[in-house]
Amino acid sequence: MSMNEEKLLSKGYEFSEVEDKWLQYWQENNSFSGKIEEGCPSFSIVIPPPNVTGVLHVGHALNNTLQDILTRYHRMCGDNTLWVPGTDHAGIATQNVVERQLATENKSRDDLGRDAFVEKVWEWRGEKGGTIINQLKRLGASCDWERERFTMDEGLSKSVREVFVRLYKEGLIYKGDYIVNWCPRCNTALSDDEVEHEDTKGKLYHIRYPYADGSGSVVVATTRPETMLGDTGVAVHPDDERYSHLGEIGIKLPLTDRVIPVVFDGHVDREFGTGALKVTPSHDRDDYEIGLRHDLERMKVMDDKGVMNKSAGEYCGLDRFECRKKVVADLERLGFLEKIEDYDHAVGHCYRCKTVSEPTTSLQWFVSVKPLAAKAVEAVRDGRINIYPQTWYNTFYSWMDNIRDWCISRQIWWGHQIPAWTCADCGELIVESVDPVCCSKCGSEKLMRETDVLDTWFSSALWPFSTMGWPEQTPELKTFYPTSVLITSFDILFFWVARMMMMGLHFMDEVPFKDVYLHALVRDKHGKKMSKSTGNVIDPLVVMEEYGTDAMRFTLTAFAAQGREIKLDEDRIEGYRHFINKIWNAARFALMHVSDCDDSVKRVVDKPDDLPLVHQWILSRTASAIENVRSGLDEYRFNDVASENYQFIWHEFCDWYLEWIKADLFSDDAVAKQQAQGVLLVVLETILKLIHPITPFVTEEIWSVLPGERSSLTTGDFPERQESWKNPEVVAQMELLMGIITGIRNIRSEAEVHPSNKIEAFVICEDKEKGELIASFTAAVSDMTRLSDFTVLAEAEKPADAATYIYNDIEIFVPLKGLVDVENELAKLSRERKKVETKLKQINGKLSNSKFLDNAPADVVAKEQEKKSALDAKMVKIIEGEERLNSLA
RNA sequence: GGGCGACUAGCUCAGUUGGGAGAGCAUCGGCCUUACAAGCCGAGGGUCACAGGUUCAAGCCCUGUGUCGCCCACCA
Repeated sequence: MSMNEEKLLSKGYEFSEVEDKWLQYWQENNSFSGKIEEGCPSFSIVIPPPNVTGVLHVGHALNNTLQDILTRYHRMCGDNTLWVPGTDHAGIATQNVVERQLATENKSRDDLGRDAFVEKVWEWRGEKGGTIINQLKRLGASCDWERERFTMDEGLSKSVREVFVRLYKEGLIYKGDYIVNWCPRCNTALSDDEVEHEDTKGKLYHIRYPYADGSGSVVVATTRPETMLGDTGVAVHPDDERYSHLGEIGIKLPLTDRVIPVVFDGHVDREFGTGALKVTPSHDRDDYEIGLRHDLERMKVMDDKGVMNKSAGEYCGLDRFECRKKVVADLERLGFLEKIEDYDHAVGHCYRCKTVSEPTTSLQWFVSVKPLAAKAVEAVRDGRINIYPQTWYNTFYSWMDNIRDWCISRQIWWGHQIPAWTCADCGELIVESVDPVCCSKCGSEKLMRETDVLDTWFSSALWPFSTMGWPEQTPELKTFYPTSVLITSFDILFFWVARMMMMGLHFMDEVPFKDVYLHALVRDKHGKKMSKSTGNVIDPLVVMEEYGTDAMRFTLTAFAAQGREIKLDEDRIEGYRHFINKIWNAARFALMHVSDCDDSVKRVVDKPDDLPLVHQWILSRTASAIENVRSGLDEYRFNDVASENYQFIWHEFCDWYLEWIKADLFSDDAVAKQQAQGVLLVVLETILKLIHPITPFVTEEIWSVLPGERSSLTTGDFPERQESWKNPEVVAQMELLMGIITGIRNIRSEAEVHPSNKIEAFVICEDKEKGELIASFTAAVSDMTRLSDFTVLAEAEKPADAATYIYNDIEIFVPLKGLVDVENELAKLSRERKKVETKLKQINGKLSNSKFLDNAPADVVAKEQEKKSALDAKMVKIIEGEERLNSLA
């Protein structure tokens, strides 16, 4: 016994050792290195870079399993295959992590100063930033690890700067004072996408604003009363007669000594409240627009930290929420507060820290996205980019149609610092790819660099080409751009996917990827979001420890239907672990019989027609499996691929084929034995290759102990379609034999015949051809059903005291000499009769309907007729059987 | 307010152009049959949310209703 055999003979699959072994092997052999060879098709994926602060969660596990499946598949097919790994510097998120760390030492980033702080973040990245990369490796992700990139590394920084400068020079980046979303905690601007709106139970405050001349008042409503301190107008609808006289008068703003104008704006909804709207251009997006239209003053009353500033007068220094309370109390005291209502509305929160964000005016940098978006929309419309599943097209278009300029500057320290300088002497703004030494306009050397950094998504938008060396024209770009497919979760369709399209099309003049596959979000088995506080988190690392990585990967694949959410049930993982073990045991069994074989035994499959039926059958089924797996992978139907493998391996290969060929494998007939060995080896090899992309560890291990010299499966040939193996006739014949076997087993089970008890059975089959087929498999049938005697008859007297089973037009009898449970047998037949009757009724209905006969395609009609005659024949047997049983009783 | 999705077996879900309702788990019965009890064999279980419509034929297409969920949005 060789060492290998000894290992495979371990009764159950011990994944832990095996996984470590292959992880090491792949690493040492650089198995995933992206090759570039002339004449090979290319397949490439860039990983959605996880945050460098991240730890692997089940969503990552799904996302990367799917990418890995495709990557391994194409690598096995011999394509030039590259999967680029890497991480995202995740500006705000990472800065927060390091700030929290500093806080434990009672320090703030201001204590360190910018340079030292950024240094600290790099340090952190050096120590902890590799966590998620190692976890991805552990998952078996077949990335080219030598090409790992980071959105802040030197090459990518160069790309970022190049893009920024070019866009600026093209007029697509501009700086301006506009309203943006502001996080008072992170102390930075946010893009529209970085604000999450949550429905919140709040209050609607109705405040009475007196007319400046004292002749009356108008009531306005707001959910944020503190902003009234920054009101610079009241807006009413131009056609609203209630207020048409107010244009001349103006409003005396309570709690202040200011008089503010009334403006007429069509935006105002006359039906809402009193039809009058307070206008705070500096703290509300709508009001900002109204302010622009009517040239209203802008008045910021809050600072960057959400604290009221000097413009808020006596409220200066109060936190925004404290101020709200005080303003309300004062209004009430002074009689300006009309009423307070409960009010549900959406409140914006920072997506990083969940703090309530504030719309506020601020001097920021923007990308003018409309021209870029137009190119992306065009590429999707004309099919240069396909989105799977299709349901996302509408959402994509509607978002792109309503897209607004993208605020890209962030007031934090960790990120790509904006390459812009202002001349202290002449005020010139300089944007260059090389750091300027003096002002291009006045020559002054007093240049001040912009302190803001870029939105993290700015650099990730360049990921598909920046990782490949752009702006240099590299071989990687030539071979692997555009990438083949982007696999990601739908929640970053707009953050990231759409922006990659824009940047890719603009700078490469070519789509960044041909396909986008958007997978579901993983939730717990009840459909709830996984969260630490709910305690329903399924940790992939724990799952891998408990069930094995292959089992987890297979489970995620099986769940990856093209829906919106995946409800992950841990029981399923358990079930698929059993499946992995099943493969292991099947291989263990096979190896007992083929370990001594050399490659020549496999030649038997070149002429399938010369082989016994069961081998032809498994080859035909294997051919179908190859087809289904290939087309499933090509069309991103991952769950179908998993299911095809599962059904084929377990229920066809193991349950039927292996059982059936045992006799041959133990046989003295050298030819029969060799045929079985040859086909078994070929089919097992095919199975291992087919499922390797999903379950790489167990397949590598088994593959390595199969006879002959074998290199890793990672570069093995993925099974080609095998037309010559296909044989529908053989499949039909096997189905008949299986039907007979199942029938006999059914009788045994119903009659509670102990397995060790060998009994007799015979079938009556009027069809000569079928009868001969069955008869020629007497030995196999007897073997698989433990019969002492089995005969096939064209006709015979049908015994009443026998258990029966009717398989289409064939009757199976097991004589039981007085032991027949008549009641039970009758009940069985009655159940069967009902089923047949129902079906017959439907079919007869169709066949007697002239419209059906006229309109339905001929093959459908023929099929119905076939079904009818089969059912008719069966019905006859059922009635006969009932009569015989009744005669007994 | 707009858009999208879900509703199929007890549970979690498949079901690709309309043409015989499926899987896993769970349940029931029988088995340690020399790869596997993490297993084998057998069985039961569904008004495909509801109501209409198109069609010879609908889980699938159309219209409407209900329940749940998600996304987007400038009614303060």
